[in-house]
Amino acid sequence: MKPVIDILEERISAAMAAAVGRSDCAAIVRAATDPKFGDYQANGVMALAKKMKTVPRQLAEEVIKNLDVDDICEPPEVAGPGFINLRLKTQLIADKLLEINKDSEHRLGVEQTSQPKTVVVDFSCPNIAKQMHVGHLRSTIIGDCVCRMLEFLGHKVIRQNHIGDWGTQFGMLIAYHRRQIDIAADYATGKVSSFPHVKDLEEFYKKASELYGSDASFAEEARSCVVKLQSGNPVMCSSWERIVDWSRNEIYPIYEKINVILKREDERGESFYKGMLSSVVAELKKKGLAVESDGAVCVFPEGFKNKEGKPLPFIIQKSDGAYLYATTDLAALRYRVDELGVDKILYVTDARQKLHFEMLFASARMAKWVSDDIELSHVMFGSVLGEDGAPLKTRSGENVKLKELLDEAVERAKAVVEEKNPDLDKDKKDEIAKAVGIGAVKYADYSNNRTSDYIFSFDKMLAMDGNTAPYMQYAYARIKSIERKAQTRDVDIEHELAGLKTLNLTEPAELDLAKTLSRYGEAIQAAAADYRPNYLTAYLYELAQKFSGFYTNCPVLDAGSDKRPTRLLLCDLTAKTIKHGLSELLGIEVVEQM
RNA sequence: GCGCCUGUAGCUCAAUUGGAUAGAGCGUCGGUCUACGGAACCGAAGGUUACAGGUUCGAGUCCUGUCAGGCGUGCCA
Repeated sequence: MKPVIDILEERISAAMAAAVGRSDCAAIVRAATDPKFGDYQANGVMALAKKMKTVPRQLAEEVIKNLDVDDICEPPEVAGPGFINLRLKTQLIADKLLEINKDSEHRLGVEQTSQPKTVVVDFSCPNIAKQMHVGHLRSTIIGDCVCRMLEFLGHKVIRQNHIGDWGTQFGMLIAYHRRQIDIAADYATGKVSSFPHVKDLEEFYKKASELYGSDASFAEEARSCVVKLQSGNPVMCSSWERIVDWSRNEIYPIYEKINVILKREDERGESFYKGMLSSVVAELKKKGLAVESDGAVCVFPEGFKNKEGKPLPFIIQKSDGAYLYATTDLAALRYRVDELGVDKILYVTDARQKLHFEMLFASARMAKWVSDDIELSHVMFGSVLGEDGAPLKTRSGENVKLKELLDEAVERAKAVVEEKNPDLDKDKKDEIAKAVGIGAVKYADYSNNRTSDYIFSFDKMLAMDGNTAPYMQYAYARIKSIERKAQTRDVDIEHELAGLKTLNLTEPAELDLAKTLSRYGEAIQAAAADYRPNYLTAYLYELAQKFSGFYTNCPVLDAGSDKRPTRLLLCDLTAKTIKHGLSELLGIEVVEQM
């Protein structure tokens, strides 16, 4: 089903073209800024009038004469400086809902794209041997949501988890691991009497880096481990694998916990590209793009200046011969273009890396490794801040661990469930607490503009009012409650919905809700076009609000037989839309009761 | 120094990319209750969109300058 907004855009653009006799006309149809203006407004006439040097309102009248939208709208009106206001016919809304109802299990009236693209989404990217912290949360869930939206719209999405598994930090980790093994052996044979127990990876990393900083001989050993590892020494490699696997045991349960679709097969860590790095440098040198400067090998992409106003280097090989993330990113980019056949690559990382990606893209384009029709986008996001406005830290100044943060959210949600609904059995309570707690954290992140920083607050995100996950979940649970109640009253919902041939939308609250339901596709399009989940959350919030209005004004089960089927449909589609938006696109669970 | 980003109600955030009278929630004040789930609903007060100019029929959004904060800026990622 083609979105109404697209139909209007086409028809009004055509009417504009007919009115002035030129083809470059854009109607710029948007949702109306105020309900009193109708449902949609076309903003394009005023810009066109400027180009044509005519009076906007007159031109708008002219456009309307050439416009035929009788099948979908009430007569269009010219308003203000030259807007064209459009109000949809109630009949159209009713027809749309019936149409949506035909496939409400899957598409909910949302069209698939006619131009599917192959899109690589590079996201999450945790560092091996380090705990995931809140910074990783944003990349992970925003990336996941972008993938889900693009997939739902019919694009081919290739998830790429570019994990940090090949940096110089592996020297100290491996060296430390070797020491541990030695000590363990000595302990087993009785040579030493105690075995320093390391409780988790976090501590392992901390101890290794402490030793690295304080013990020169260990540091030396660490450096030699890196060299050995990179030349394929089997002992080093086995330690490396052990450490990477150890990390996976922490990372994957977190993905599962937060409902992120990211599997082992999506992993293309830095180590994956290790064999391609030397040829990246060699080829760039051959093309004359990479040159030596102060001992390092650099590309100087056009348009970037350093502090002295001289060309800014994109360093691809250090003076000691080691490669950097720039090199790996270039290799990854080539792999994605050449082997994965992409139309688009999205990098979901924080805003601080903006310059890096601008230089990466510029370098790759200079090398002609990526053609002009391939889109490269840095889908950046702001930082998560504490209540004091500074980057979120624990009291002792450390990064807040993601696992602990999630546990606390679930715990707090649990307390609310206990208070509100003490009679539920324990498993139910746990299930609700998990859905609400995790959902709240994710939703709070999604509902902010991706590019801005936001202040993390448990109290705000777990609030049941406002634009929060629990508010949406609550609306869903209330509908499910109506459905349960229907059974006790011998109302056969399926039967009533199946027999529905026309809708009876007379109450303003009904029509409002119906219109909002019919716009789900528009919301997803808008969110997917700019990779901005907050457009989707804003829509879901509006939907839940419209439902609340409907719910308080329009009894469903007690409605007469002329109204009840329509209202049951409104409930059914609202529940399905909320569920789809939350669980399929945002990865947030819904619950039948809460 | 240079570059990028940010500055919107007491607080936390929106504003579909230049559209109409800048919207929500929290907090404050005032209402609704025999309730298909009160984790709800309705209403009010609260704004010179940091400041000063400019472009435009129209500016929170674009341009210039100022102020404040953040980030980045050659061998971390």
